[in-house]
Amino acid sequence: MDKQLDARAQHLFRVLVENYISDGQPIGSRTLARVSELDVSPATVRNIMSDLEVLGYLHSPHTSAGRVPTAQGYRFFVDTLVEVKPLRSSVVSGLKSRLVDTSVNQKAVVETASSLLSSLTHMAGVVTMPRQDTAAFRQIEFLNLSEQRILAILVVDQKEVHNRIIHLDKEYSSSELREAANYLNELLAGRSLHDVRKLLLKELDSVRQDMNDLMRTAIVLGEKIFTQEGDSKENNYIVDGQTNLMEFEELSNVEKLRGLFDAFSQKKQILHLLDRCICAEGVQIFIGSESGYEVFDDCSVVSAPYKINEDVKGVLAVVGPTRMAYDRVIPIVDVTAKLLSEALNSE
Amino acid sequence: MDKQLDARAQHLFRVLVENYISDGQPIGSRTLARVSELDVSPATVRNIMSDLEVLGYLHSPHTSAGRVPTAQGYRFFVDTLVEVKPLRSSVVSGLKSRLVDTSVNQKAVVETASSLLSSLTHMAGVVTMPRQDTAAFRQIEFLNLSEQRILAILVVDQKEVHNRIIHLDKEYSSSELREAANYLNELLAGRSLHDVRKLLLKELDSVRQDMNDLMRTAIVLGEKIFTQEGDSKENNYIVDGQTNLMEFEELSNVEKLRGLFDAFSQKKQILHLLDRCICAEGVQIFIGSESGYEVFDDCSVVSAPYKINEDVKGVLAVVGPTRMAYDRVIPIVDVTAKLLSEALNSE
DNA sequence: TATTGGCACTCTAATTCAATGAGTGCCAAA
DNA sequence: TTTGGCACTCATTGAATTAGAGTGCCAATA
Repeated sequence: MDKQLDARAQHLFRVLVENYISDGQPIGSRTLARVSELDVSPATVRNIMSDLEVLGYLHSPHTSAGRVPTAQGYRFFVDTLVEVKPLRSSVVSGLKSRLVDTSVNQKAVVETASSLLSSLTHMAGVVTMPRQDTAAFRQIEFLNLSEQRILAILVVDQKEVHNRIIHLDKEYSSSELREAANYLNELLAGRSLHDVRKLLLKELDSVRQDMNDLMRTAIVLGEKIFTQEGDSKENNYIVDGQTNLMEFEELSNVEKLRGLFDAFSQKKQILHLLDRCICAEGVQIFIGSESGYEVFDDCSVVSAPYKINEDVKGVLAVVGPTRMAYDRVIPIVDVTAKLLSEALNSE
Repeated sequence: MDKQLDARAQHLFRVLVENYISDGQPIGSRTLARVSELDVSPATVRNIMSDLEVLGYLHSPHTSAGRVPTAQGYRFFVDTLVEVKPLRSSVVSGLKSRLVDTSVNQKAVVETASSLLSSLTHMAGVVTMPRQDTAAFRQIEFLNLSEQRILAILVVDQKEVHNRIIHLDKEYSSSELREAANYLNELLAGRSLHDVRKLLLKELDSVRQDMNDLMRTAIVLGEKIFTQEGDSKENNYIVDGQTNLMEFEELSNVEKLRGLFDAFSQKKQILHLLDRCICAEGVQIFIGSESGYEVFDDCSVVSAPYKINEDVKGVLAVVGPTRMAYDRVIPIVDVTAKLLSEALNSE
């Protein structure tokens, strides 16, 4: 029985979902007949609702309650029925200016984006830190610490600074370190971190014989740094507005909340999920158990990737209950992703 | 009627508090008579409990419930009755090694400390980042970014790295910047950041005439950096185990939790509170409303300052319900503070 | 054939009521 | 000062009832 939904059924379903999203109460045939403005009797509506239930789009909490959308129903709704409400241009320009204002460094912009997402949607906002592996090497400096420890300071892109401490078997003089830095700076100028890593490994392997001590030292140092690199900033994200999730009754039992909050602070599951969004073109939505993670069974995740110079560098997302105002959230996520891309580009 | 409590009353009170802390149920006269092992009748116990209630140490939720300690009662308990349970030495050495293992940088150690506090106590752990103002200046480097922006990299103490972007009215060449850095490095070597700030301001004010361009540039740069300095690391702390707080029934209504979690993420109130602990000698405890912040009305905060080189540099604390096992928490906080001091010293 | 009104039925949520029992306060006796 | 006795209070529990919302099905209707 794969009867397609006729226009009337679709209309009724959409009205039902919209009403349920705004009220949170199961909708009965009587109410739906009234608010749909379709001039049909409750009995007719009941028949249609019954069909929709068979299709798996609706579900009754119990016999004498109304009906609510299932995850599958929401899926159908967002795929074919939802009418996205574009953001007012004043809101867009407000967002834009707030993002640009904070663009002193990547972390600050990302934090702002996360905070904007959460305050606009009253749900939790998540933004991953930009991937670094295609970022351009800019400069490296070494600084002698005590004994055989060296502080390496690495500048990437325009102004992102990383630092690492490396332990060595042998002491180096300040001038040796300076020369090694110079050598590396010349060798690696402008290359992407990804290339840098490859290049260093190759050099380390092959051309040992025709190198002088200095060069060899430099390569060894470089290798130590760039294999350590990439833990702290990558594989990381900024959450804001977690506590907003406590306001939703559907999540307000302590167990579920606990699970969610733990997921946010352990980061692993969330990162896996967001990684899957990174290859999507625009806005992507996981509804309920679609995410594949039990903690999100009653949640939806609306995500979009953001870019720097046309390359996808990260993902932002809003996490909230499956019963969320998709028509508002989708454009918010969409626009924020674009504005974040702009803000990061202009750095 | 300021009759002092006799030994028996104290004993009964202590047993009551201990039992209430472990069970969470109000204690009645019958139960207390039994568990106190005092060979007195429930009626006698009732008389004594009545006295304790008049003194403000106990309180009945309602007529036919038992009694529970008031905030004032807990205060008396921790001040004069509690018998602290020292940590087993195996636990101490475990803590120690975990702290030392992560001492790659201050932030990592502080995060570990916070995580240890929360996992040992099953409550929330908070550790402030170390104050920087008495830390020693070590080295500064400048790096030209686009146009009139300069990246300043500041190394403090052994290996803490800060960086700031400064905007200038005029462009400088790389060699000018290098010389300016050299000049500042010499001028400021080994001084505390606090002194550095004072020194730069004085220089900027007074000795303008006998300076060459280079020196003036250097001072201006330095001044810009060090007045910006001190926002991100100071006035900051690391929380761990927030979600543990959801397990306690006394906090498990969503409103209270929300208030607490918001307080943690806004940081302001918590920082004020912890600032007040920084001057205490050892462990300090705020019970219920003693903290002065409404969100903590049902919480207690057990805190202790930690030191680097004999100077107090920050505070760590455990936040949990007023009904907490003070006899276990106090030594945990105490010992962790000492071990954190050690770990930070050995860096 | 699709729609409709009618009707019996189901299930939840709210309300009431009584019983239970833990605990108190007070008094008079030891 | 301590104790046993006793009347009293009050939250908690469970059972029973009611009200109301909504469904499913059937027969009549257009």
